[in-house]
Amino acid sequence: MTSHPIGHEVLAAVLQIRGERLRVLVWERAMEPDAGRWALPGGRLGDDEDVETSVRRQLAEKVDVREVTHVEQLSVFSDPRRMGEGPRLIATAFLGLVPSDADPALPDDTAWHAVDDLPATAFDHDLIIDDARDRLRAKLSYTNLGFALAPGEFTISALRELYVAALGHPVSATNLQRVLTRRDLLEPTGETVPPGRAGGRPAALFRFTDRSLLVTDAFAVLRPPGRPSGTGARPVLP
Amino acid sequence: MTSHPIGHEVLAAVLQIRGERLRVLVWERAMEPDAGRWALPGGRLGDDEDVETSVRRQLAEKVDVREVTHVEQLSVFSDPRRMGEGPRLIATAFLGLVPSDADPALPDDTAWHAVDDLPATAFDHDLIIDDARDRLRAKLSYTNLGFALAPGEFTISALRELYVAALGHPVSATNLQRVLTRRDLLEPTGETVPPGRAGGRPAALFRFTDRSLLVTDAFAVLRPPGRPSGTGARPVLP
DNA sequence: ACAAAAGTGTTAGTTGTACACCCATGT
DNA sequence: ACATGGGTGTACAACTAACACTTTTGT
Repeated sequence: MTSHPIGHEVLAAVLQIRGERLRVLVWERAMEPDAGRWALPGGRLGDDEDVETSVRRQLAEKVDVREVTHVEQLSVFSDPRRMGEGPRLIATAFLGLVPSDADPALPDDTAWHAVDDLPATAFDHDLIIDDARDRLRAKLSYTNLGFALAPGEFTISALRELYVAALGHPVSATNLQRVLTRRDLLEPTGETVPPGRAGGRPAALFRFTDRSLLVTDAFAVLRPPGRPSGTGARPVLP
Repeated sequence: MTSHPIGHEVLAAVLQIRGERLRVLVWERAMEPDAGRWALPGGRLGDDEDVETSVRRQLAEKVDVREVTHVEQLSVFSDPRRMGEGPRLIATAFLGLVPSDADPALPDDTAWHAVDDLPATAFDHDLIIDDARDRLRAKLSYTNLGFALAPGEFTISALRELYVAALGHPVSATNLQRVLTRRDLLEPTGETVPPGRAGGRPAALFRFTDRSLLVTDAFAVLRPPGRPSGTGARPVLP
């Protein structure tokens, strides 16, 4: 039935907030096909790796992997013509996240581009980036995924800016703090940072209590009986 | 870098509630490897299909595809040794759902097995089934995915039994109805069904207002401002 | 003193849970 | 009549949104 060989690659949409915008790490292709267009980091799957291992290895070529705080699978892109006339290649796409204070050295052909103002992308990489952005937005709301975008310690207003940039709509600092502390996702460090030249009260520093992904609002409805709703953050689904 | 050929297959964990239990469609392998163990339907990806097309084609060999009300991608299983010593095969796994009133004719080697009492499964298919069950449970809570498990019309107590079987914990018929109607997921048909021999009030029939997947509770927190919370079911993520 | 930024208090509206109660039917 | 399953009403608790108000700093 199947006869032609099918290759398999992994691709990562690595997102970071820089300059108050949500950006994705892309590199400019020098060679055909799609020379001059911007592509996601990734490459062919090795013989002895699974896709998770492979994507982490390939990312190491673009950024210091220790800066990537979260990686998760998106979906498979398998349109037989997704690479145009070239040989068939199936891609497993990933979302990667980097905290806003990381500033990894990048190769010359590589840059952070705003996801809502993308240059021409290679192949179907724009679809993958859309998937990544949608996944991030959804999970910011019902998980503690903010930890992957934020520095180790941060003020509430800095955190608010991250959420605004990622979600694309206004977020109230007041309510953000209340929601996140009530869910025990945030804790104060006890430290404060002095205000800028315009004055203002010094801001308290916070950190995320847990830096592994937790679902904080699953079973929003149809919760098992007898359990108060704030109870029990659960390990995570896709 | 890569030299050995890598095959690609699709696999589907098709779930249905039968006899008040959540079951999965599996077939018993007759040939090695893993003869006598139970496997998910699926097979090699064809030259001119994407994975979604392929899984629907392959399912057609086991069940009447018109009975499958929902199909979505789970994740990729790519451990180099997932097929034991055989040639390497990467699997894209899917969740499929069939309404409880469907009773498709099945080949002799194929059966519905309860997901919480599985026989020995081939390869890593038990992991895929766990993924499928977890995904279903999560989405039942924050989407209208119940439509894919339920008949076209149903009583609240029948629907309650479906949720109990799928979620594995008690669900109150009262609150289930209230939650689903408040979110405008359910509407009465106006019809009723007569009670059984034990008597009781005739039950009203309901249907889901929309039979495409909608997220009803995303942005549970951090919702865009100015919008009442029940408003605006949104098209769906992963 | 005043402006600016951070943080807290208060109120109102919405949602989900629990449970009591009423309804329609068979025996 | 009474048992049985179906459906509604009500009270309560938790949560979020909105906004006014207080706190702490710089100029």
